[in-house]
Amino acid sequence: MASKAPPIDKRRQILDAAIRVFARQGFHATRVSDIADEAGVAYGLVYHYFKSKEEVLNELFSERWSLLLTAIEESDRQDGSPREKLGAVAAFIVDSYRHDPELMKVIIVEVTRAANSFGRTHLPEIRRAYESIAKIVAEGQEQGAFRRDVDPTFASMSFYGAIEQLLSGWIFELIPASAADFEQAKDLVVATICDGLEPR
Amino acid sequence: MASKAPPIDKRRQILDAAIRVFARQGFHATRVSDIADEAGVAYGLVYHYFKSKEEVLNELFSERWSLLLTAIEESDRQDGSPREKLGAVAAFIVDSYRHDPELMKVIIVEVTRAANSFGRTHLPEIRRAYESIAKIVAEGQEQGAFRRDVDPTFASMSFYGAIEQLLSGWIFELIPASAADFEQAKDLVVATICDGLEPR
DNA sequence: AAACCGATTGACTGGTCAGTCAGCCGACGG
DNA sequence: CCGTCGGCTGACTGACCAGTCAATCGGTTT
Repeated sequence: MASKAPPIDKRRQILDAAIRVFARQGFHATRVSDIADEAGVAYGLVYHYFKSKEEVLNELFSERWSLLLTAIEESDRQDGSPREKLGAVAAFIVDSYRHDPELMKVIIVEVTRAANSFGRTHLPEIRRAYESIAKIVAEGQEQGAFRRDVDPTFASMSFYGAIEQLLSGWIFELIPASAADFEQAKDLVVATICDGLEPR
Repeated sequence: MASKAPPIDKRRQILDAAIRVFARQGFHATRVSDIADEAGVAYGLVYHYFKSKEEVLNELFSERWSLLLTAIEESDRQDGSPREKLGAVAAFIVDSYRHDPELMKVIIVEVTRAANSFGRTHLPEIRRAYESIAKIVAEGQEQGAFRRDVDPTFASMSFYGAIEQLLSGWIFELIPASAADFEQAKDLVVATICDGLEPR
């Protein structure tokens, strides 16, 4: 018989509740009891599954970031122009936000852009993303698709920075966030970075 | 007689100490006593000059950000190409970092990129910067210097996002930060955004 | 039916700090 | 020489909350 199998996966339930609460209140302002309440679970159970509040956030981040890393490396492995590869990366990130804005908000606001606190812990993983993007740029330069006078690391930071800033704009309602805006954004970041603002 | 005039401006001393401590430990991890100790001042004096720990950070941010706002609007007022105007903005931000990396670290890490906590308070000021940059782009479009199919707000976010990401890279030692790198960065952000990565 | 065991519960504790406040000190004026 | 006034001091308190733990529950095994 399925001897274990708790009726619902409480661990998952806690993680999902944490996404909602972190997104709503921010990590520092959420008490562990808020997570437990939101999950409809006893306070102590959070500590049964996670060794600390911090570990809950770490788990959320790592789960999703590894998907991103895979996606970037995957795009690179396809055969397409460097520009198309960057497009695929942008599309993946934008779609991630579109699919689960709360989770992406938590990841960006609490980890990626909080390099002083949590970001510190995850700097190696974050760095890996920049490096994979830089690799795409470097390859583009080798095959002559990109100019060579821009350092790939530098280009990668600009590209990722631009996307993250857009997500932040959506998150904090600085710019409109309709389905059409998402689609347009994918093309526009790539166009901006590859073609530039000046007319060709 | 100069009946007031404390020998040294203790208020300033507290603010400067706060920059160092916030930069070193981050806002959340610094106790008010850390600031007082660093400033060589009694705990209570911090509350004599500021109504809360938060107000100290707010003051640091507003002081600096108003300079940035002025600088952006000032560049726009000059008569130069849109590209030169963007160059001036990039140069100002990079020089700000170069001149006082600790202060810029605090502002970016604790406010600008912490839109959930402190950023919230300052969102209007932050937004103003984006809008001023967008204005430069819009003017560039009107005079035909920039393509018209990219929304100015969007371009502004990308541009600012790219710069901020670079600063973050320096702050967290993801990319080298020598004097030469700073100079190069000013040109490269502008080149990337205006000309794009693809060869012309 | 008894022992077992992991999942679950929530009251409790220990430590941490932000912010308060009662009073000290030294300059200046009367 | 005394009063007073603002800058300044730092011990103290009240609130808050992460993390602990002893107890309970419900299903499985022997």
